[in-house]
Amino acid sequence: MDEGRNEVFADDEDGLREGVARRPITLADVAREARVGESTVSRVLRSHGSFSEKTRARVEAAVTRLGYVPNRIAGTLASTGSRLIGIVIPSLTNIVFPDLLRGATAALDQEGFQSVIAVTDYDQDREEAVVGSLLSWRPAGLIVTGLEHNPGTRRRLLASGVRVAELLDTDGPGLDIVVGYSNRAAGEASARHLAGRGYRRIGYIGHDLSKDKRAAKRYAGFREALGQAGLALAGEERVATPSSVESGRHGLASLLARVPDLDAAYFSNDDMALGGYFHCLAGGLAVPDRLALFGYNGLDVGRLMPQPLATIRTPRVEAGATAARLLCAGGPATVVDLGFELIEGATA
Amino acid sequence: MDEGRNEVFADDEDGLREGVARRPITLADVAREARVGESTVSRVLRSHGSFSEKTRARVEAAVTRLGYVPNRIAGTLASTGSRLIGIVIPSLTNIVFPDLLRGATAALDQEGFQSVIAVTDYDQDREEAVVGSLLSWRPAGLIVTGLEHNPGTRRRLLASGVRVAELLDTDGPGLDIVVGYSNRAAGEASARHLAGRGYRRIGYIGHDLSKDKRAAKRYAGFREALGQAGLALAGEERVATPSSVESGRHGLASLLARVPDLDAAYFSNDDMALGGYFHCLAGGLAVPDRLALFGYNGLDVGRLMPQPLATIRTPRVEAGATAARLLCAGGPATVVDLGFELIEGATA
DNA sequence: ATCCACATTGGCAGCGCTGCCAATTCGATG
DNA sequence: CATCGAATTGGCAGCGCTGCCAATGTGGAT
Repeated sequence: MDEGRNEVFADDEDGLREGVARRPITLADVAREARVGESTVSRVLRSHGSFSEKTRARVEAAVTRLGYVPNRIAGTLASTGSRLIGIVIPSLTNIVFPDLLRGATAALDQEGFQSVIAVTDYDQDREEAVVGSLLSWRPAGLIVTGLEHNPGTRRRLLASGVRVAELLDTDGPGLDIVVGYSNRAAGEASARHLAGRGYRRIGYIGHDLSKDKRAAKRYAGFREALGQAGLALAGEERVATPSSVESGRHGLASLLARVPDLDAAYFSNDDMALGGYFHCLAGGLAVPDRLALFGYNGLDVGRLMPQPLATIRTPRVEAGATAARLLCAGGPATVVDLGFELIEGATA
Repeated sequence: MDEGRNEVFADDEDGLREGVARRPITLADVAREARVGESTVSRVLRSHGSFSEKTRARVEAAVTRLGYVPNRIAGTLASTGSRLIGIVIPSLTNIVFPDLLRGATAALDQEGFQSVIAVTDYDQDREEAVVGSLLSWRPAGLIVTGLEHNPGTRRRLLASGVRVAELLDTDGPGLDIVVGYSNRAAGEASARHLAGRGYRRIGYIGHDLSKDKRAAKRYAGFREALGQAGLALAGEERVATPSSVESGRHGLASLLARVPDLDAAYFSNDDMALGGYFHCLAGGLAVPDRLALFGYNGLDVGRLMPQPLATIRTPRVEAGATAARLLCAGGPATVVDLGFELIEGATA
């Protein structure tokens, strides 16, 4: 099948045999075809600088005739900045990060930027490696997740001189642009809500907090606010697996086995909480009378459960979009707190 | 805060005033620092060609001392191929495509490739535009979703001479590499399963099939196999919104309002089916006795419902990984059918 | 007719790296 | 100690484009 493949090539001027030595079409070919200078073609294609209407038409016709595709690699090298933005996320398993990507790519697309993505699996050493790798593409900016990075990553980011946006967390100092909300405050709000509703035997079901720093901040905020309400965690379960519906379901099951008289469960996110809800449904535990459930993220699925999930809605798509726009705009370093919204739901 | 930013620069040789005119560090700086030629540095950094151990150490020391980050833009322009793979997906809302991305980025990462992504929103004209945009980065390969593309997209893909992998569908002719499974056969298998279980009043709840060609193929296969079993759809509901838990829940509700005696519902995917399940739970409809549910995709969440969802598990992550590996390997055009697996579950 | 300001255009030197090729060095051998 | 092939190294011409600058054209005012 390889001979079925096909390239648009220019005839080679050094042309040996017809149809043999050929090469990809370049801007110079277009210039020749349109009978104008190379810089004129460049100006027309980028709508930059001045040129007559007649020239534009000639160039565009030549481009179409030859099927020319500009080479942005060359363009980037020749000019100062690239139109690439690197995006570093910890995971693609949790819908939260695709949401962030969605916001970012939509905004970048509008500005004519392309996104290069890299996944760290919540590993700071991998983060350092992928940041290095992304920087070698000389991106116009970098979007990373969270404020915690190892020293190597920080050094590389600062040394690169590239604009950086840190997303989904405002609890701590940022390097440049920060767009997010306070995870700590979200944890506190959740605890106050549960305490305010009269729950007293509250448990926590979470995943590995040593890697997911934002979940750890919510947990810390949650505990602190519980304390301020005169309460303490009645029990907690940390699953070793990544957060998921499955780990939420199993996590709640084993926590209840150890601490049967729990009256509320706070999950590290909605996926976990959904798993907990399924456990309750399967085991005939009345929600919220026997056990209240509280999640985090405000996923659509929570809204559509027979009893809408009590949770906190986070502006993930907006954060991605805002960060992308700020990076493109090139303003000063800032912190944008987008806040979050507590959704009362019916499970707590 | 802009003055807080920091770049690693070399002293400018044309140096006017100390600390003023500076420029980013290049390979030439490293060569000078290590007292070797530029090509030697290049060879060491790429572990390509031969050089002595002593030289390697000198170069690496110089790299560290200067904090040099190679410029892949320049490297790509100078060499033949880039280490970029473009990935075109229709959506980031449905977890299916992040799954695909996950498989692809993991495999690409291993091979030292970077992914550039673009989202089409299921719009063929946008697909054409983003393909053009991705091609301008001269990627080593392109991963696109599905086999259906408008003529402009096909022309661009073929003309570019870039390797292309089309994913998640094998029902039709491909351009180059095809990795997926038969959506049509998946629809047929679902219908045969439901018919075999004795369901007779089967309804369909789906989203916009004019844009989602793969869902349309499943639908067609489903109807055909129903016909072969002597059955016909007892009713169907097409929601205008994208597939989601919400549209599944509402879609089932309105279908049941019109066709109350349905005994089974086939959904265009698991998200929709989960919504349908929530509708049944909320309305007290016994599953599967009063109404059976069948989904598509085999998401984790379906496995963890109180009654595991009957569905078809599709190898999305594997498809992404396989396509990535084939693109990097550079073999001949092929079709890889990864198949799918029917999960009986407990809802049908 | 002359001159000037401004719009339009082309030429060409890089951007930072790689690939080719020639030069040099190193060892081992006779 | 001379000789030769292999290992190691450096020089430099591009890769395709953009940015700068000079050259040319244009129209109106003088």
